Amino acid sequence: MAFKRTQVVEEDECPVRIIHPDKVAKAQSEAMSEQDVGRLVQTYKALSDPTRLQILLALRRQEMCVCDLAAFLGISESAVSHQMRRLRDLALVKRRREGQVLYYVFNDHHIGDLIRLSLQHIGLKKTRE
Amino acid sequence: MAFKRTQVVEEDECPVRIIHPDKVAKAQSEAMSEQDVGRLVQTYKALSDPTRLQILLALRRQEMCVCDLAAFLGISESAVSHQMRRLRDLALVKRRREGQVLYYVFNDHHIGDLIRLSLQHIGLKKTRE
DNA sequence: CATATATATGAATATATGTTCATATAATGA
DNA sequence: TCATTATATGAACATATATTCATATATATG
Repeated sequence: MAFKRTQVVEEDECPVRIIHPDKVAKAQSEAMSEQDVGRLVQTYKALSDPTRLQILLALRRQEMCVCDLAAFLGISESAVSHQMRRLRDLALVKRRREGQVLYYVFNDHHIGDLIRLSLQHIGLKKTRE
Repeated sequence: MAFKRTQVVEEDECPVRIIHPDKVAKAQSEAMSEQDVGRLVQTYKALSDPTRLQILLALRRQEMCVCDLAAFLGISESAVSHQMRRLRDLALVKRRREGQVLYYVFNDHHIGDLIRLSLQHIGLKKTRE
């Protein structure tokens, strides 16, 4: 039986062909841990919702409380609060209490950098500034 | 009737309080267009799925075809193909045909920068390299 | 202490999205 | 041209997730 270029990895599993075993091996050897991939994914997920992204964009400029953000976005304070909890869990924002009001502020400077770079990507921002 | 610090924006809409009208106004005046927010969100969404992220991480190193990626990730080629279409629509990857095989390559250098910065963010990469 | 205000949270619901399955298209080789 | 291989795509299904509603907590004020 002559060599076939196409190979099957496991006998009775779903038939995954490997045209370039070397490339697959290289990709696997250089792959990040599942945990690290997960951490990265969480970071991007935080930014991949219009509500959260607008919140973060606004907090880049000034600290705001929940009801300010709700008014700005035109959604309920509950919805904002749910999102702030998530952003807080991801350590992207922190809050400061002043009486009854909780002011949220941008926490991680990396996220600011990330957003700035992304704005460049879609052509909304100069490389300086 | 004395001034109340809390205001209601619209009469019979959901009662959105504005504690700091100045902050809300500032946020609104500096806000990005809905369209631009959408573009940014799409970019982050592309990166916020483990499958797509791992594909992009792998393509940073070498070009790979659909079945290589399927073998690498352990999912069906169909699933990969669906994701490649999405990445292609977002102009994050491009492909090169060689006979029957389509090799996908990293397209946009901004995305590479973005990923690199994100790796720094979660502490997986030095500032150099 | 009672009331009002600002925020938080659990449950429910509606929508978005990733994968699989079946099938279609595109290129190669006999 | 027929069969094979690589990739693409539409529909269906399962899961994730964002919002709302109702309610709870926390701080301030009278």
